[in-house]
Amino acid sequence: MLPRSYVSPARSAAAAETRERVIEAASRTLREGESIARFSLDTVAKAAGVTRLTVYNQFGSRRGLLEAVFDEIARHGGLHQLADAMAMADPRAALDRMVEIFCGFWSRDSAVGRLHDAMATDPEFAEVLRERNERRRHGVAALIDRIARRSASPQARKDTVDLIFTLTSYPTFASLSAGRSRDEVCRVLQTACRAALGPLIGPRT
Amino acid sequence: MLPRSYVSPARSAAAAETRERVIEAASRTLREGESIARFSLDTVAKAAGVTRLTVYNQFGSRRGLLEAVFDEIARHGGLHQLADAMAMADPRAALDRMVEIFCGFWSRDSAVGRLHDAMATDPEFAEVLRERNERRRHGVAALIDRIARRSASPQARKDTVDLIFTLTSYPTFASLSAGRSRDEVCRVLQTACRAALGPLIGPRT
DNA sequence: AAATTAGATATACATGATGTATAGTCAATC
DNA sequence: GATTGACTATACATCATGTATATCTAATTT
Repeated sequence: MLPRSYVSPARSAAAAETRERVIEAASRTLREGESIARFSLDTVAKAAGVTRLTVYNQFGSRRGLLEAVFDEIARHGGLHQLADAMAMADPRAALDRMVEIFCGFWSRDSAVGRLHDAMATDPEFAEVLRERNERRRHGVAALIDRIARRSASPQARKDTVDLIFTLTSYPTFASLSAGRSRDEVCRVLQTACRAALGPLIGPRT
Repeated sequence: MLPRSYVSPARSAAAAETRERVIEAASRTLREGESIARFSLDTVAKAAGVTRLTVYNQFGSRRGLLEAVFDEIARHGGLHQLADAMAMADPRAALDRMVEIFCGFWSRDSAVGRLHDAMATDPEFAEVLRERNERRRHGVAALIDRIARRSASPQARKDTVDLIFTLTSYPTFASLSAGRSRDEVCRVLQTACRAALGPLIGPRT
């Protein structure tokens, strides 16, 4: 006999709410813990007031939870401002703005650092985060194409794109954050990115 | 009664040899495994033909073994060439050479990548590796002091030091290594480091 | 030659993590 | 009132680090 099934507004709303609660507890645990090693589903479940199995029901696995946390952070991380930045008339100003936006993103929620740590132990999760980052590379490439003079070789363009991609990555931000505020790091990186453009805009004018 | 104790040439030689064998097996396991997660003392012990407890006797802990592996890699990594580089008359040529030496170091043994991954899960091991890296920062600072014009502010010097320190780090090398040979990465980084000097050598000449 | 010692082994155990399986609870929906 | 979906309770399998204890063996010392 066919099982009768139904969608329940109240139930799915409640489920969505517990899901949110678990994600919130997970990112809080990531923020407060001093290492990704301490991040266990048991801790998260207790912090969220649910059972460990509920976490599995909602996210399938530890990795699923981490991905959900990253997506949540990305949703509120201010990356939507990139569209405006890319639309700026001056591509160099757009690059400055892009650096600024990513500095804001990397610093907004310290959980992103722990999520990058998780890349080390979970290759598949690392792949997911890498794909997310590729969007940034495409954005950089688009700007570089507008900035580079026409005679710039494809190789020089690619080198510059990859270099600026690396300069705007989380590890670079974290490395420069020792003893610097977010804005100071931003300044350093903007200067570095402008300097990195050198080979593309020809001999010094 | 006093326990009589002695040092045994044959014994300690044999112990040193097993120690070497375990380190070799460990770095091989790190190289071949696709993630630090797969790196277990059980695997290493079997690969070395000893018991897991022998590893504990020799290295005390997983972390101790990882530190020993890093030290072994550092010993054969060519970093001794840094002394010659630092002694070069032209500090900019010395910087180029320094970048070259570190590109060689990061690429010589792929186990170094896995060791950096281990930083994510083991804070104390991360601290050990950070201390090792601080020597590089001091080296960079010494060169920058020779390169910077006298009017360069302390802050500008510090920014440049930290930036070049980051550019010569393993994460940066790894990021640029996708689709590039060691020498190509080296070229890109040398160019980037020279460009990063810009603010220190005054307005464009 | 006999006793002792250092290094390695054998075996067992405690702890904590991920992930799976099964049965049960309770409120929302049909 | 029967059924269904989300969550719970409990148990289990597996694998990792790390500790404890007793044993074995070959190198030294007396």
